[in-house]
Amino acid sequence: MGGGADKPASHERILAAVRAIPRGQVAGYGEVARRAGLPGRARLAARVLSGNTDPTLPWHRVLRSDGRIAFAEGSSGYREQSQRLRAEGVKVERGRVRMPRVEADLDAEIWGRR
DNA sequence: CCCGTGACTCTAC
DNA sequence: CGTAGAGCCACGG
Repeated sequence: MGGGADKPASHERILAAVRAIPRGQVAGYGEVARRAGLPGRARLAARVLSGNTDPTLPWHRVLRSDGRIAFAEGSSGYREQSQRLRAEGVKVERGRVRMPRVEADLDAEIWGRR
């Protein structure tokens, strides 16, 4: 058996990771890929989203690592994403969203933030 | 097989 | 906080 085609599986995992993002929250491409079990495949995540056809997929919750929208400012995708995010209560300023770094979260976990 | 392109990321300045 | 350069992965020509 050998199957071969493991690419579709990766795509599915990426999509699952995106669907797993709670409403009102956001995640980076790299973060999504990592959650999908595909570390270092941030670009793959972006490619999957670019080719996604599922209208129920919360693709708008996926941003760059910096919290910046991946689309070019002024483009339709950029506007749609920012609008969708705002509709969920996410604050989008200057095409960017407050992206809490995992590192900071770990710091809080270790040092005990309050 | 080489090259260009892209909804990316990290480091350095 | 901003830009610039190099790295990386997947794909089509």
